[in-house]
Amino acid sequence: MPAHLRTTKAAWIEAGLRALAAGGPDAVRVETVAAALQVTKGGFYHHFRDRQTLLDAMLDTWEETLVDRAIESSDRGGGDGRTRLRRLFSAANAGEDLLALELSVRDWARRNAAVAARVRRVDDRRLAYLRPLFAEFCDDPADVEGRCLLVLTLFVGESLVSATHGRRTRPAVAAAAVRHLLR
Amino acid sequence: MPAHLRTTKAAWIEAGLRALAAGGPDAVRVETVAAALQVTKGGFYHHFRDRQTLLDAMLDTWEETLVDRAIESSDRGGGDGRTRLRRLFSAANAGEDLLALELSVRDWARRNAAVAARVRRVDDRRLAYLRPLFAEFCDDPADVEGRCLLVLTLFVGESLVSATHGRRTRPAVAAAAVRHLLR
DNA sequence: CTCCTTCCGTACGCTGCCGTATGCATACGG
DNA sequence: CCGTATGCATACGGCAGCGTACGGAAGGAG
Repeated sequence: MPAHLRTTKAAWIEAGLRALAAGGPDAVRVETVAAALQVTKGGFYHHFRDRQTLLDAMLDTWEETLVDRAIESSDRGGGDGRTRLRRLFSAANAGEDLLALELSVRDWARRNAAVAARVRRVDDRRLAYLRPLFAEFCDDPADVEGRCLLVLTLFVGESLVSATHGRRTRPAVAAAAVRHLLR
Repeated sequence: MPAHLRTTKAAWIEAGLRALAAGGPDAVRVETVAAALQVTKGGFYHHFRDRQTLLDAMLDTWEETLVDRAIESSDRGGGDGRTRLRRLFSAANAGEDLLALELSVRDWARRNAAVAARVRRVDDRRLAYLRPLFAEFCDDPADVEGRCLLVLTLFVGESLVSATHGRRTRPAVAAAAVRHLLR
């Protein structure tokens, strides 16, 4: 019944997420997002009560949509723990923009308890996925947990650390790090 | 000769860094920082030409002051590579506010090339410190580089990852991760 | 075709922040 | 004890962004 054919609610959210990934939460301005959509903010308040409502909706779709994407693509094809983990790492590098978005959300979470709660849920789900994979070839449960933490921090930290490695390339160093984790 | 006894330039920078750590670069507003100092912005423009000059000065003191602090405290007391690395990790947890500041700076660096260049210098210095320590007990140079990257990402990523670990505490899991890196 | 829902454009008042100008207070140097 | 430099308060104009109001356009439903 609706005639959502001009600028849908989803389009506002998507554009908001792009702005968030590019400039952080403070860059998500109603008028700026509208400009990115080639539109004025006139219709915005038909979809959202205020700016905060947009931010919440953005986080909703982020948490629901993007969390298990990597996990699913890692499970596709089966195999043992090590091969699934390797697939996970190669899939991680694929999502360029998704990574920028994730970093923005995580930085946001440092200052906002509601965002932090969402990130915690995401991390817990990822951890629950990783744990049995490492447990396949690693007997000490404490070591499993430590390796899982290293995986998560490597994922979010790699693009935050900008050291140079001489003649080695960064992907090569990251691959060496993964090899160490799978030993 | 100066009568700098009311609010020194260093005090403005310090308060600015606190604001940066707490709310990111967008939270460093001249009038807000002034309020935190129990002062209006009247005297601000005696010290700094504009807001950008304050931001630059903040980054200068950050890069100069806080970079090698951990390294120095790690070297103090001597010992072999493993013991220095262990000291490094225990010292890392000490600087609570410094870590928040560092995370804010790193997030800032994602969007600002000048800040990114500073972070790169910092990372390179840390890496140059780490490399020989791992090389002491680790023969493969590629593995050394990979472990160094894991150290850096663990440091910046640990407080960004908020997963829960069942009955295990986070410090315990971090310790297990470190054990894995020193193996 | 007509109506009605949905969305867009525009204008408005408000707030927060920047950078400037100007006079005042206060602490030191002579 | 006085003069001067330094820092502070206050006021101002300007800009960006929020939320509101209202009129208009455009597509689907009948």
